[in-house]
Amino acid sequence: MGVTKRHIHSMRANQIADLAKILSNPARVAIIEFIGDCDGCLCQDISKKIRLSQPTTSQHLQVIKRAGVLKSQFKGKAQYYSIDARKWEQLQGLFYDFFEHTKSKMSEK
Amino acid sequence: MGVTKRHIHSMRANQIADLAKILSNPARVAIIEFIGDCDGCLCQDISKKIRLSQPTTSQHLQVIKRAGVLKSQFKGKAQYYSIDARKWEQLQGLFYDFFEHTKSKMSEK
DNA sequence: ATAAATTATCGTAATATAGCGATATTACAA
DNA sequence: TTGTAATATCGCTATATTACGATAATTTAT
Repeated sequence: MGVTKRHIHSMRANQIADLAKILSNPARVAIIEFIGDCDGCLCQDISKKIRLSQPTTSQHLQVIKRAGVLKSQFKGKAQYYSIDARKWEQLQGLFYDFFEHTKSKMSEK
Repeated sequence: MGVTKRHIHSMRANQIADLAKILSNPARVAIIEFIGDCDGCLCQDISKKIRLSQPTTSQHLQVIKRAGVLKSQFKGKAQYYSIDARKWEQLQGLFYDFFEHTKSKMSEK
């Protein structure tokens, strides 16, 4: 039936899956890496850098943005993307907790 | 054309994406959480716990196993799954580095 | 208002993923 | 070696994702 049954899982499991999905495509990982490099990137620069078309790059940017990890802002005609530091920290914390929690269970045995 | 262009990205980006994919489905997150709880789990117990069919659960287990995160071992007729602590640590390290690296770039600005 | 530059969206095609029932395989016990 | 319990795989369907060309929308400068 090919549709993920979100409702049978915990909020937390869904949340982690949603955020992991951001990083589950190498293009998006590359985009995040590149946006870190330049302070405020243009879509077309990112597109050139990661060697994917402008529409494809834009789509990936929307995926990351929808998750709240990207900020964008107009300066002149162009839209500059940057990473939302606060959200990035949150994301890291969520993953960290998950890893640590799982580890602590293992060591109890 | 719907096929991810792995070859245009760095090894690192592909590696992170591959590992993030493990966590990009809530069922797999739930499985990992549950395996942490019980010390050596049966597929059918996991299946019951996460409320997905045995075949579906088995498939998810294979996905996690292929990435090297799961160990399995026969005791009697049953196969007991557990998390490979060393691999788990590696995974955590990879994510941690990625998050920190991205953060350090942000703070340089 | 119009033009130019940039980004987003639409439409489409191909591939990937999630899920399950049916069946095959595996490992041990008798 | 036959039976039993557990897991894996097959075959299938439905949905999701990835990618791109074409086009629309947006923003600023003129």
